[in-house]
Amino acid sequence: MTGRAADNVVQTITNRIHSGVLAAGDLLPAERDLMAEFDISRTVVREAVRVLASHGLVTAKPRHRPVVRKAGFEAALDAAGSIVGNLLQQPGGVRNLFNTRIMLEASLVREAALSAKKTDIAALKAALAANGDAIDDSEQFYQTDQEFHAVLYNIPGNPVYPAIHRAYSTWLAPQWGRMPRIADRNRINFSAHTAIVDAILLRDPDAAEAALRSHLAAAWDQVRLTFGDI
Amino acid sequence: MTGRAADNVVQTITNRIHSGVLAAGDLLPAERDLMAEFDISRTVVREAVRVLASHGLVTAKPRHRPVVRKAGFEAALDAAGSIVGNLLQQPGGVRNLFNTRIMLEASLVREAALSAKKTDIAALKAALAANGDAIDDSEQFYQTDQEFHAVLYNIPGNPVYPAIHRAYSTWLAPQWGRMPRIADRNRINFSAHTAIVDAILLRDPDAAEAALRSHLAAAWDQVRLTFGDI
DNA sequence: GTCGGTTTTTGGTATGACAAGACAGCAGGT
DNA sequence: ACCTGCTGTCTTGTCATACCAAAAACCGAC
Repeated sequence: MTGRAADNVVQTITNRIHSGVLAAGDLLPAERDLMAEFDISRTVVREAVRVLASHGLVTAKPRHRPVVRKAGFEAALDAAGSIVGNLLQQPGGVRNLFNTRIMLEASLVREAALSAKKTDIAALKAALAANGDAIDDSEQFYQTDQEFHAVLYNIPGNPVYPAIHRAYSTWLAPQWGRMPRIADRNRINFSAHTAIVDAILLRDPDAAEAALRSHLAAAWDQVRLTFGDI
Repeated sequence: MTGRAADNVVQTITNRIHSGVLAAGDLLPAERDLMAEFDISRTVVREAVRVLASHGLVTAKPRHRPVVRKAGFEAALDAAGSIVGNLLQQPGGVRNLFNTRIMLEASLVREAALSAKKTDIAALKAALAANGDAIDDSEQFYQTDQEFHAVLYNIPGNPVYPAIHRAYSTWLAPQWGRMPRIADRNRINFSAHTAIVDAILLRDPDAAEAALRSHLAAAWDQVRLTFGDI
């Protein structure tokens, strides 16, 4: 049809993965088997595999058989990651991305304040407690900080959000990771987290959003202080 | 080094694009020229081009020279698109994605109610008027509906949002496009749009969010009615 | 200058070959 | 019998070459 022989192979294997014939973790058939099955040259087979990999359906490590990957929104965001990484290096890129994060998390805490279930509340409290215990260990604090925010992304029960959180963490890690981490800073962040949880417990979405925005705005100021205007 | 010759080429060309040596719209050198320049086989060249295309840095139509693409968040979302398309076909996929859209647009209308500028208000009114004029022309109504929502995504002035809107439109078009379009339905949607704008004009974020949620929830019910549970 | 056909270029595919990493099975030592 | 190290095979990564068909460039007739 469209001059692209590999597309058929990609389509077929994609279907095969979705229908479960090829399950996550399975190995793709060897290239020569595929060329026999589809009656195409190895050139096309390799191209098809390459496309499948770029679509996130398989992971192709050099010199290894491609492994079928569990489909998920994370894979989609992984694919976008390579471009986002470039965009972040142009002026305003980080700011724009971080602003979307602020807006999204503002929504999440509103949602949490309005409809967090008991288990969500428990998870929030647990994450907050872990975060508080780690104030004097900046490495640990960073970790629990991430996990605290992750709880927020989990509350709606929509798998897209955790994937987005992972993406944010990955994309913004270069900035975050290089920021100075001191106990004082941790204390401020912890109290911000506490304020957010308190507002959620009070079922007050406006207060929760305000606390969240102030928290992330402060974090952004820190980033700007560290890196200058970006 | 580690077995992937194409990576060097990808890296070099990527840099070349970012540094402006290759501007948007330019054609990539012919494959045979690239193999001469990098002293590699055509196999590797083609693989590199394929990777660049999957990264969204170039568009490679069959039988045409690859064209350098303007880097942007849209390209990033395009790259994710091929995977999202698959995810939408599994149970709950569309619902999950649509829910994120509801949440995001809820945020956007809150933001609009709180801080829309005069020009934003004017754009909203214009989009609304155009939408109202198209009630009896379902094709036109669909168009102006899209544009009305697009205005919301433009208000924050963050280029990420319009890109997301385009992505939503593309991804959800298969559902939307096959929905029955009748003037009555258009009328309901138009009055929902009006309610949203009214709330924004009143600077009432809660009302705006409520109106938006009710609007999109109704739209979702329509989708479910049309397609059954998905 | 425009049009239509012809030549050249260029991408898509096939084929065969070789290098090198990964892996399994075999042989030898303990 | 078990562990260890080697070797042969399998598999992927890369290269070189060739052919075809589509696109683009070219060129001559009008």
